Parts: sequence; structure tokens; C-alpha cells
Amino acid sequence: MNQPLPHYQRLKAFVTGEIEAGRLRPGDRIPSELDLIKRFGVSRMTANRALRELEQAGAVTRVQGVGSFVASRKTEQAMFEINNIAEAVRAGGQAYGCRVIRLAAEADPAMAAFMGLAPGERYGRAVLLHLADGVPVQHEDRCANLAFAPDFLTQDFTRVTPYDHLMSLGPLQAAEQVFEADLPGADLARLLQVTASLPCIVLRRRTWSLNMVASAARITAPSSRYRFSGVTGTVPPAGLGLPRL
Amino acid sequence: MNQPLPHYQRLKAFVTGEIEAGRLRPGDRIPSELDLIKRFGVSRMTANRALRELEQAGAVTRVQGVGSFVASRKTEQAMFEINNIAEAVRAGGQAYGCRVIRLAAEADPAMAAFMGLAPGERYGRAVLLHLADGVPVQHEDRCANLAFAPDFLTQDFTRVTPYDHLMSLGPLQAAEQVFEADLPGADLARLLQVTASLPCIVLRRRTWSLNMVASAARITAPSSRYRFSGVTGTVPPAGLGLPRL
DNA sequence: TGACATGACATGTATATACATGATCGGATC
DNA sequence: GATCCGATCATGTATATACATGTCATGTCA
Repeated sequence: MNQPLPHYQRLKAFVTGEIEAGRLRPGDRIPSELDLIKRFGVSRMTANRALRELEQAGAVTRVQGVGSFVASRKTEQAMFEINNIAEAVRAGGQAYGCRVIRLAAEADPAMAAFMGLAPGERYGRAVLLHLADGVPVQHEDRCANLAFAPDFLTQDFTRVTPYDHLMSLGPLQAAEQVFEADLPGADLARLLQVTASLPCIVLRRRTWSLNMVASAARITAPSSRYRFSGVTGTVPPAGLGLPRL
Repeated sequence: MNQPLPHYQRLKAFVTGEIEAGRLRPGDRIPSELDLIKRFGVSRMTANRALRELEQAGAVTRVQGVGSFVASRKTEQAMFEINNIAEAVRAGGQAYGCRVIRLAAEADPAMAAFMGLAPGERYGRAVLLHLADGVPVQHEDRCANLAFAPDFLTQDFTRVTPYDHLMSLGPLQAAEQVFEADLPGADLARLLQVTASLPCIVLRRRTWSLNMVASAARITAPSSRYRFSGVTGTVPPAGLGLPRL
């Protein structure tokens, strides 16, 4: 029925498997072409193709004369930085915190339709406030497809962000995003501890995984405390030294 | 000094050149591996690599037993919809217009550095106001690398948007984008014909082409009149019927 | 006319081989 | 001790060859 995988695909799967299992970490040296030849009994061209395609896919970095290494970050960057707010806060040297405002199963028909569910079908909803050094930086109103994330409502979001939990359940397939600017409104302004006249950036996002809508989120951030950024494509080497935006 | 391009790169450049020149259009059949072998005197593996990489890059579609064809549309969609504002306005059934506020060569050192130019090197700057049915929808402050776009300052931007002009000069390689929310300030509010207290969404973008910074832009849009949206990845078929965000 | 066989063509994968280029490390030489 | 040289390893590119798989047009036979 299903024919055997091509050799080069097996080699790719082997390497990516080692990476995903954590046995190879970013920066680690991965097996050289010669290693793969001896281990799998393939020709060098086949090993070369496997590693070359992994490089093109951004999973590994190759340096002539030196070797091949696990690349630092991966697919997510292609998705316009589906940002892990906890990681972003910590990267800035601040302490990350999270306050759960609301966590429940809901069934608003409009939202159900938006998520591709049957009218009235229940989904998980989490309203969170993300803090950096105790100061609110993001308000997150997230709806999760319980068919995709059945344990969503029993997660401790002060320890694992919704992003982390959802990403652990399946590969990100697609993301739809809309950026808007808006005033926070009285309730949000109070939660975010800003004046109601401070512009906030609003990101509405819907993500697909395993061929279904995995979750939808509305993220509001005071413009003075957070901004969304991303790079798509490959910036040429000369671009690396440029001052950042 | 600069060594000759590898053969497979030459083949790729040949095919992409035919596409960009318009001699090969989406859906057209492109030269088969055998054609390339005869035309360039290379081995089949080399031709195969060239076409295979073009397929991975999304430029062509290959069908076993049939042939290779120019893919329908491409890179742009992966770049978080580097939007052609004129097209977007017309797609909404409104009349597009553009008012040129300023068009000159400038040499601000900070901006030069930001664009990867030598300190004091001149670049083209265009400040534009995009209109939909006569109403301002976007303010665009764009700086273009004159090494990339030598004719930038002689363009008639009421007829060809900076985006169109720049895209015609080389393939988009990478894009860096930052989204923020802000108040427009007195000058911008007057130009955009909005009150100074209306939040605007600000997009700062830098794009690379031909291994250099092609242009940098700051785009400001009143949130009530425009918003930025995009899809990355492949939305599953079932997702197409969902109500849009 | 319809079903089937066949050959031409195109891509998909795999191997063995070759030479080039870049990095690194050790040892020999000055 | 500093420098140069060469061996070794790793990746980069290129070729000739082979067989497999898939599509399509054509021609043959019932």
C-alpha cells in the first residue's frame, strides 16, 4: 500500500527526529554526510540532498569545511513570529507573570462559527493578563477548539502559556492575522493600568493545526509597552549588522 | 574576483528571468530537464536540481510524467501580504487616488545607516497620501535605495505605486515589519483628515532585494479606515468557508 | 468502435565518482 | 616561539548512469 520512504526522506526524518526529541539542541553539530553514509548505507549525494534540504527548510545550518549544525529557531519564524509572550518578556530581561482573568467553556454561536464549530458547540475560553515585572503588557482573549486541545481548560496558564500548550499538540499549519489600532475602553484600560486614551495595538489571530481551527485569539497591547515585529524571508548576511528597527 | 555562478544557479536564473520578463506566464510549461540539458550542456542531475529548488521555492510546479509549469502566484503571499494599497482599494470597489506630498533625494545619516548605506549617502524619499474615493486611507513615508531603484525620483506615483515600481526591479527577498499603534500627531491628523485623538496603526517595513535593502517605509493608517491582514501557511479547504475575521 | 498494448517523454530517486573550496590541526622548519 | 606546509575532514558542485514511476498519444486487435 504505502511504499517505503525515499532514502533522503528517511535521513531528514532521522535528523529532525533527533532535534524534536531534544537529543540535538540548537547549535549542536549534527551527523556529517560521511556519518550518514556509514550509518544508513546511502551514497554521499543522497546524504547531501537530505542535509541540503534541511538547510533550505531552515532546520540546520551548514558551513563548508566545518560541519552542519542545528539551526537556532525554526518554523515559527516563517509564521510572522507567532510570539511566545513569556519568552519575549524574559528575553528583555524582565520577570514574566500571568494573571488568569477568566477560564471557562463557552458556546457563543458567532464565535463557534468563526472557529468552524457547529452552532452552539462549546469551546474553551481563557482571558489572561500578561505581566512584565508586574506591569501589564498584553491582554489575551483566547478561544481554543476543544477537539484540538481537550485539556485546555485544566491548564495552569501561569506556568504554561496558551501558545506553548497549543503548539505542543500539533504542528502549526496556517495563521490568519489582522492588526488594528484601537483605544482600550474602560474595562481594558483598568486591567492594563493605562489611560483610556492610550492607543493599543490589537491583533486578531486564528491558527490552524491538524486541518482544523486550533484557536482564535484577540491580543491587546498598549503601544507604549509592546509591539509586534517579524521577519519573513532570508535577510542577506550584510543586513545583520544594520541597526534594528 | 567574483567566480562564475554554479550551473544550477544559472539555470534557475534563466527560468526565473523568463518568468519575471513576462515571457513565461503562470500556468505556462517551462523547459523540461532535457531541454535545459541540450540548451546549457549540463547533466540531468544539475537540471533536476535547478527545477527541484525552484519548485521548493514555490516558483514552479512539477508533475511527474507531465512537465514543469510556472506556479500561479508566489512569494508575495508568504511575505505577510506586502500589500499593494491601490489594488486593495480598488478591490473594495472604491476609486484609488494618490497625492504626492514630497519627493526628493535626502541624506539623513540615521536613515542612511538604517538602510545599510554609507553615512551621508543619498536615498530617494517619497511622502504620499493614498486616497479611497478621495478620503485619505494611508500615509506613506518611503525611502528607497537609489542603488536599487535609480529612477525612483522620476516616477509618477499617482500612476504607479512605490510598491509596484520597487517590485518590478527585483524579486522580494526578505521583509522586516513592525506594527505599532499611535496617535497621528497634528500634521498627520491634518493630512489624514482625522482628529488627533484617533488611534492609527503604524507599520514600519524594511524590504530586501538583490542582497541589499531595497527600501524602508513607514505607513500610517487611521484604524477606522484601514487594517493590515495576512495569512501565512496553507489554510485547509474546510477553512475557506469560515466567516472572515 | 472500444479495449488494450506500447513507446515516447517527463519527472523521481539513487549511486559512484570526481574535483573544488574552506577550515582545522599537527608537525616540520626557520 | 612563530610561521608555513600538508594531511584530513567537511561541504559545494558536477557528471554519467541506472532504474522506477507517471502521463499521454498512438496504434493494434478483437
